[in-house]
Amino acid sequence: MFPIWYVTGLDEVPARRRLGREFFQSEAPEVAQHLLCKLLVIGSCEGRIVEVEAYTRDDPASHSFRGRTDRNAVMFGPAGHLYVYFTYGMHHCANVSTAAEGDGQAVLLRAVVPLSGVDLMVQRRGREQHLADGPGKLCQAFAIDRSLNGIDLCAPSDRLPVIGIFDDGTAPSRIAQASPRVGIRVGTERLWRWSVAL
DNA sequence: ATTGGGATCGTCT
DNA sequence: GACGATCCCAATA
Repeated sequence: MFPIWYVTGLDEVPARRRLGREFFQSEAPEVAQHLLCKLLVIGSCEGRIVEVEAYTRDDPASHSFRGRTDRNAVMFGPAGHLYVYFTYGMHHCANVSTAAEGDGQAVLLRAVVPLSGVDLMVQRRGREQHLADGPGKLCQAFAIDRSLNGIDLCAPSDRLPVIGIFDDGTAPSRIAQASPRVGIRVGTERLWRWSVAL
C-alpha cells in the first residue's frame, strides 16, 4: 500500500534547502561524496548530481598543485564558489571550491541526471540523449561558462533567478566503488571519483 | 561495444 | 610552443 504522505500528495514537493557554506568547508573528498544526489539548480534547469571527483592542493592532478594562478584562483578562495575553467579549446568544466580559504581544493561536477528544464538542455545540446553525463556536456546543458566563474553557490544571486546546490532529502541508495579520476596522467592512484550506483 | 583521431584555444612552460 | 580534469563521429569487431 502507498504511504499516506504519497496518497495525499503532502510531500509531492519535498522541502528543498540550499546547501550552506558549512557543507563545503570540509576536505574535497568528503564533500564530493556528500554531493551525490544533491540538486544542481541554474535558472529553470535542475539535475541530480550522480558523478563527482575530488581535487586537492597536494594532488599532482589538480589545477591547484602548482600554486595559485589567475585561472585557478577560485579554488583558493572561500568554499562554496563555482570554479569554471575552459579546456580542450571547446569545453567548460564546473567545480565547487571546498575546504578553508587558501587550501586550493575543489570538487568537479562530472554528471547529473536532468530533472527540469530538459527542453532547454536538449536545445543547448543539440540532441536528446546524453544531455549532462559528462563534465563538458553538463556545462553545455546548464549554460555554464567563464561568466559564472567565482559565483557564490551559497547565497541568492543578483545575476540569475536561481543558482545553487540544494538538498531535497534524497540520499544515494548506494555509492559505487570509488574509481580513478578520468582524463588525468598523474595522481591516478587516488580513487577520488564517486558515482551513484544504479 | 570498443577504439582512435580530430577539433580548438586558453594557460602555463 | 605544447598540452589538456573532453566530446563526437567514424570505423572496426
